[in-house]
Amino acid sequence: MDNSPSPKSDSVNISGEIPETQASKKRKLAQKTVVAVKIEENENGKQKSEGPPPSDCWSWRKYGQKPIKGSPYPRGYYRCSTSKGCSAKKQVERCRTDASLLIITYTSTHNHPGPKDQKQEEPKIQITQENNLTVPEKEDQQEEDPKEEEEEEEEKEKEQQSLFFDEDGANEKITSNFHYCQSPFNSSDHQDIIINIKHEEDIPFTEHLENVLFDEKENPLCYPHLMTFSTQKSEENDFYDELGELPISSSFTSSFMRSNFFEDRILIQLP
DNA sequence: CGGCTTTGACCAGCGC
DNA sequence: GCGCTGGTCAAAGCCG
Repeated sequence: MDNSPSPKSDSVNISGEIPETQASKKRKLAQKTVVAVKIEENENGKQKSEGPPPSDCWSWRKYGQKPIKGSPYPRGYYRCSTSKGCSAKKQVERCRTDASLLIITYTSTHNHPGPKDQKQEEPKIQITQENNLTVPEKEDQQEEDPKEEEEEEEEKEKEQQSLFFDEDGANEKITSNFHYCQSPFNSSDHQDIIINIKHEEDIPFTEHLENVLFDEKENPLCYPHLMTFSTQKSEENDFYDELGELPISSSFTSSFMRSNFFEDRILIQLP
């Protein structure tokens, strides 16, 4: 394959990053950037994400796909194929409760200049942290399957305790250290971005947890807004069909959607 | 023919 | 210590 080290050695070091021996040796210390992308439907009414994920200006090669517990959608694992030595990776999965939402998690950084169209990589959005967040109330619970209502109660409890993106109970802690998107997207492919969060180790979770959602028209999105994207059942089924999904009941995604992910809003200053 | 995707297996972190 | 789960590898197949 590529010039990757011997299997499982994970000895690649990333410039300016946590050494991969620590950072990506599984789940704990990885520095991640999480981006939520609203994807458009194509003419067939299917979503682009059913194919390859939205292309940013990097080229990615898929090296794995795994069903994720708690999510009906598998997670795809991609690594940068723009440059051979590049250790940049991303994970792509769909939001269970909103099939039109892609959750893309970037890990590591590109150790090479970006490909063409570098202009498009210019961050179009400036994010500033604000402490005067408005926290939407939870009245907005989206319509959900009756089945999920059972889970919901349990999850409500869980989410009281769990941390943002506590996907698998790994207690990853997240701060509000937003930074620019590592791989901004071509807006022709998708409309909305964005959540941009850094995971860091051993930083206590605080009320500062903030999430950013806004659309191409510079309108900040908030949870209720997103929740109006009703889950397209037929698409979801299509997705199942194509992927051979397991009918897993989710704890992660619903928790993810209902809890912190969209619970807070952040004010965004646009240039 | 080269690059990419798919997919099963393997390994290691993490929680109980 | 054990089992579960996520992340990665690598062979095979597909496609342009």
